[in-house]
Amino acid sequence: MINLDFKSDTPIYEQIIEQIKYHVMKGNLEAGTIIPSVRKMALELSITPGTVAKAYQELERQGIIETIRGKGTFIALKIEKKPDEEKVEQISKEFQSKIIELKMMGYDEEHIVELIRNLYREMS
Amino acid sequence: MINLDFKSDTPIYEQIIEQIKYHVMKGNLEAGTIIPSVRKMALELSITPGTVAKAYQELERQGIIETIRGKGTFIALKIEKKPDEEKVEQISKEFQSKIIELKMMGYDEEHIVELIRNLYREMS
Amino acid sequence: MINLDFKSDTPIYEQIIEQIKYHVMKGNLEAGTIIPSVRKMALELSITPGTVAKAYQELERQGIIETIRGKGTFIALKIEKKPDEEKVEQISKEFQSKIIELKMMGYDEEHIVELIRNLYREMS
Amino acid sequence: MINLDFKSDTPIYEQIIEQIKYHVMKGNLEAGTIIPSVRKMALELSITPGTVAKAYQELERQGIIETIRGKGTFIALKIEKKPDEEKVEQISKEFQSKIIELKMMGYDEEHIVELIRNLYREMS
DNA sequence: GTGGTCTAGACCACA
DNA sequence: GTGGTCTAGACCACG
Repeated sequence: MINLDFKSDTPIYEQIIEQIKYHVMKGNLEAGTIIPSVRKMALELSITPGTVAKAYQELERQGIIETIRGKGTFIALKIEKKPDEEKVEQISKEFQSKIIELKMMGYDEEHIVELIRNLYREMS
Repeated sequence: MINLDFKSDTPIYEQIIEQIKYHVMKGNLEAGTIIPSVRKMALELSITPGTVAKAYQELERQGIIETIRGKGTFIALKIEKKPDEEKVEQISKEFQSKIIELKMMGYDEEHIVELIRNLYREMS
Repeated sequence: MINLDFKSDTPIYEQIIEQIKYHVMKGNLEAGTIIPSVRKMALELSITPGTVAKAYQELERQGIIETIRGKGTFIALKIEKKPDEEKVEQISKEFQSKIIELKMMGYDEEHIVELIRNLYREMS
Repeated sequence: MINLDFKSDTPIYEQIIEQIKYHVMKGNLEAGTIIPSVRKMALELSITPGTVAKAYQELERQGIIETIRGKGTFIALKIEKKPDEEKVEQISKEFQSKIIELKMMGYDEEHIVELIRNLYREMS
């Protein structure tokens, strides 16, 4: 369910966060679903528990999951969709540098938009 | 001409690379133009020359600039636009995770496309 | 395993690159093998870690090694053999000037070919 | 008669040395021929006289040219062909690292020998 | 003056 | 523990 790329330069714990978010968004993980414990997940992924814990902590902070003591960790019942301007600002900056790269490789506006649309639809 | 964000988590030398690429692309820096020496740039930005050198070396490796021994560093005469599938693949992955973030904040396809278009046009 | 010539005019970090490539090619270093950490290697060679890091980074850029965050550095699983005309062109130029030197010392075609053959076989 | 590549990583003065040697070897420059003064050569090549002087000095040290005060600089009458083991040793090392590069790109012994033969014959 | 290399040491994020 | 980044300062070859 989760695929890690150890060679990638995005940290393992971020990859976990992204992929859980992805599954939540696609509906693979519905509200209330229990997710594996830190230890189980660590075993499955052959990584150290600390890394999983870090991912879960961040997911909880973002309100994506909820931990109930003695019961386990669950997908949050109501996940708020709040704009968060700061984050959009930051994402924009990151988009910008990627767009520069694409432009330097000859991509024009429509090529890029098409790429984005395809990516968006892949995950719907 | 170059603005550094020391609080950012993208390294200084990468910020330099991005911004020089940006200026080259916008036409602010034409082919053959000399760019400030490693030391001058370091002074201007209040950073150490080594950091500027690292940025310049990477830019040279990418064919954006050319250095002439004892003379200085110049914008390359012909900058190749080559597709480079691997890089597009990698950028796509990074786009994907950003799109997930935006979707979770309630952005739909058209919102995101609009954001991209604005970013693209800003740098034309 | 690695021998540095501090008197040589080829930089330390290039010597490291060359010798690791050499060992990979001879099969002394198989795919997946871990290589000494930046710090250990630096200690062994009595040089500063930064120099080793520079060598490792360049090797990674060339796809010879792969680094896994917090784990260490490994010989890449699949090392592509791609022709790269530009590089061959550059090597040819360098060969050319060396051949001139040898010719001026009286070496004829067969002498040089023999020298090359011996060098090639030494590293098989 | 002399073509400089300012972007190359081999120094200008070495390029001059190599090319003069090349012309001597091919017979374009016969023994006793006068070659341009330091200043003239510097003007022709649009470089600073110091660089030409350095090249001439080294060529004189190697016995390729001779300077006669008040007359000019000439191709030496008798150019000794002496083996010079040290130099061969050094060239071998440089060959070796180039051969490693070629091998890593898939070149086998015969490919390399063929490349060498072609280069040799080009300059005969 | 230029860039290239190296040192010695620091801080950081990641696993 | 790992590698990545940055600093401050040195020396060098080149032009």
